[in-house]
Amino acid sequence: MNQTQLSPMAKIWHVVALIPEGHVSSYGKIADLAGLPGRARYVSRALKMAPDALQLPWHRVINSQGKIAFPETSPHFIEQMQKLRSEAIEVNRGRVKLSKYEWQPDLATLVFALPF
DNA sequence: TCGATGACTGATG
DNA sequence: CCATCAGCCATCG
Repeated sequence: MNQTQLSPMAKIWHVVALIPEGHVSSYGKIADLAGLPGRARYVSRALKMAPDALQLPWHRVINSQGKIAFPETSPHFIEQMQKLRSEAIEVNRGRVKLSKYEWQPDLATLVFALPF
């Protein structure tokens, strides 16, 4: 159909929406999957701009070191940690064990789930 | 156009 | 494992 190109930001939202409950991914990885390599920082911006109505699982996105990106003192940090724990993800000092929780998307799933 | 900024990263010590 | 640092890149004033 004559669908104009999805904005880079929309692509990021689509990918984030696919992260399964109980799993996490990183800014850089989301950028890659969205076809925007090297734009990890843009992913953080896209999440900040995302409309609440989208109900994105933003809390499942952490940095490449497996840590929550917000400072430990911020309300955001607390909220993200609680949301992660609420889906059985262990978080210690803002850190998540990637070897145990990192999302491993398979190509087939992505190809059929993403509109681009 | 320039410099600062940030929910980032990978390399390095 | 932690801290630092240069590189990164869209956005903003």
